[in-house]
Amino acid sequence: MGGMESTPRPTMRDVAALAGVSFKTVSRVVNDEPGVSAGLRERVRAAAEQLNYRHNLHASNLRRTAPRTATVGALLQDVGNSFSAGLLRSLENGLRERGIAVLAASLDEEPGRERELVRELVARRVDGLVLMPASTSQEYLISERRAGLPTVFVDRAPHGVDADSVTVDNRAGGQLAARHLIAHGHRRIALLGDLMAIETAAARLAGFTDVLARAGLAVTAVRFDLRSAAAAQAALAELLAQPDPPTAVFAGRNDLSIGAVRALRAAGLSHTVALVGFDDFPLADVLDPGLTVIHQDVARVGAEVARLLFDRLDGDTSSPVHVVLTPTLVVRGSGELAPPT
Amino acid sequence: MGGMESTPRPTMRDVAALAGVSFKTVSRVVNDEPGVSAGLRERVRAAAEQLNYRHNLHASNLRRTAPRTATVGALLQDVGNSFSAGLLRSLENGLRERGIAVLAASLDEEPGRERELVRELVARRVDGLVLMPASTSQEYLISERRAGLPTVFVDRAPHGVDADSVTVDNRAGGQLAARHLIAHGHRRIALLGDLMAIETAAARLAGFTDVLARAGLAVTAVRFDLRSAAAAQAALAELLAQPDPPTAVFAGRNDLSIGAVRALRAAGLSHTVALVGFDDFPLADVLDPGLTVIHQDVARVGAEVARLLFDRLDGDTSSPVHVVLTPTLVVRGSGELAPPT
DNA sequence: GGAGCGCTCGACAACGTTGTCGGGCTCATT
DNA sequence: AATGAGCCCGACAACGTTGTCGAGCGCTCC
Repeated sequence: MGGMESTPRPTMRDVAALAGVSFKTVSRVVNDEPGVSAGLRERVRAAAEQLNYRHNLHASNLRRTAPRTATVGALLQDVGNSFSAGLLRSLENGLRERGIAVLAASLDEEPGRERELVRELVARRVDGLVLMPASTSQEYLISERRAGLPTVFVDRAPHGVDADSVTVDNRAGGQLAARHLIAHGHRRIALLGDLMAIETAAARLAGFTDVLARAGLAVTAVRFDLRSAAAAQAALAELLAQPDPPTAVFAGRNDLSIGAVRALRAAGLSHTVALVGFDDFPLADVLDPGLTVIHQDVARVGAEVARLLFDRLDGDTSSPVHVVLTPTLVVRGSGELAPPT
Repeated sequence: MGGMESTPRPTMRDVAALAGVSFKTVSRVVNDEPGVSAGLRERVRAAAEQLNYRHNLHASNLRRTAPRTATVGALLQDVGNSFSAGLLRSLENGLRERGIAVLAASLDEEPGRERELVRELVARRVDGLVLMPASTSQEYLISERRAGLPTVFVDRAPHGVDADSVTVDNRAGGQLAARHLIAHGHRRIALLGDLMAIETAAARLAGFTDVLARAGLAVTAVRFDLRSAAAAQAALAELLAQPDPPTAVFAGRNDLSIGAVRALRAAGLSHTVALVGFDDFPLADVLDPGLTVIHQDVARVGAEVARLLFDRLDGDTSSPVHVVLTPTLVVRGSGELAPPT
């Protein structure tokens, strides 16, 4: 007893033969076009049902005057990370109303994968592209855009090509964090950052150090190019072990915040050393103390991306739009710990 | 200055014209088929490059003898939830090596969406389907599978159709949790569960109550059909306020665990009432106390799904395979709190 | 030097669908 | 009774590609 013996899928011709009509009539019925009598329409539907006919979107698109695959590609950093995942979800919500499906893939900060996957998506003739870039220049997209591929950058701005984007003001976020910690009396502050090659990561740190400098303070210690929670944990553990350790920490990405929390816990300093993280995540509020974070409205970002995409799909060819959202500070306890007197 | 003026994409004919060859030769070059001299091959490549030619996978598939869209559909419960997101990511990792892209969508426990999205995916002629079902019967898949659509169920077993599946033994997981809490001396235990209509949710609770019954204990309180962290929080808060409140809690899903943690925190009982959750999540270890959970190896699940899919894509038509993974108990502190003496 | 072979390459049909056009039918109007 | 309009419906080409086949060329081999 085997599993499946594969029968080829029926085509419009098969349905037509069963219904006793021409296959063009089947096409009309399937596409709800006028010009078919109610009787025939019903007969065709019955035949299609009986044969389990399924429309072939690829053949349809091939022939159509204005091909629409009703599919967009979303190249994110890591669909398993809560930030990318949340974004993917809100994007899906936005696109759903138009019956648009999402081809999702992860780039893992690998520029090569970005190029490769864009190629694959174009070969699949996606109607649009949502890109959280991993490479330093997207000049290769110029020809794709000229061929009519709407592109919306998300989280990170485009380089080498002008296209729509939805980003948050990372510098402002860093500034928010710095002002908050300074206001709570901290003077020795450590920074944990992602790859400095990532523009958003650099902007977060820059905003932070800006404010410190203007307040006449220097950063006690900066550790960047940290790529995982474990790396952040190790880096902070080391900093805490030094003489005159920081009284506050700023972590530039959700993973790094988690690593920082672990390091503080391990050192028994959760309630002693202040911590502000960039990026919110589901459990930040149930930590002890709750984690004070710079929060990005991911749902809003996804919705804006969908909106921009819709406009372009509808033929809007005006100049690229750059939406910049402002992050907010969410107070939960960890960022309000005062330095030891 | 406007954004894009759309020029139609060049076809093999255009490339052929520029290179001075027939378009069939272009096809050969693009597909790396033999029978083209090195010189011509180079000329064709140059022409393709110059025109920014992009292969059209849809036209290609339409004509091919063994059509492969190199795309699979993944219908998960919520790509924003850490469980679905982690699964999607590990699935992507598995499929990547074959250049297979993933169309991902969320079902949100809506049976109607399941049917609808399967239809859309079939219209796109995906090579395979990964399904975390939301409906009670997938009988409608019989005709699709007969037409040659490999299907792998994940997290939940198929009903009304026999197909490959990768699930975890939810009953065993529930039993693990119960034995653990009993071993730590608990006698008054509350259960928080998802929709009882969801088989996996029911199995978790059943496994748990089984063990209790065998130990001569009854469950103090069961609250099920809880669909969100907020619902779980409210339910547990209510239970804790009653006389003779439970000394331990079992939460049947990651969201519910989070709600339970919040309720315990709010009541100041985090270190008093024991808690075991089903499903692990990124921050469970940094909670205070760390959350003891029944852990599913999501990466392993995704890898198994990819493996099954590959076998089917390679023409394996043997009987459906049902992979059942055994969850493990991860001890972190919350589940080891002893009842008050 | 003719037959035969292998290697390139092109002409053409076909995949399943939609766009165009025209034929036939019905029915009312002249 | 012939004509015109309007409605259904089908024949056919076309979308961009791959599969099939055969033509043309330069070789080798007796």
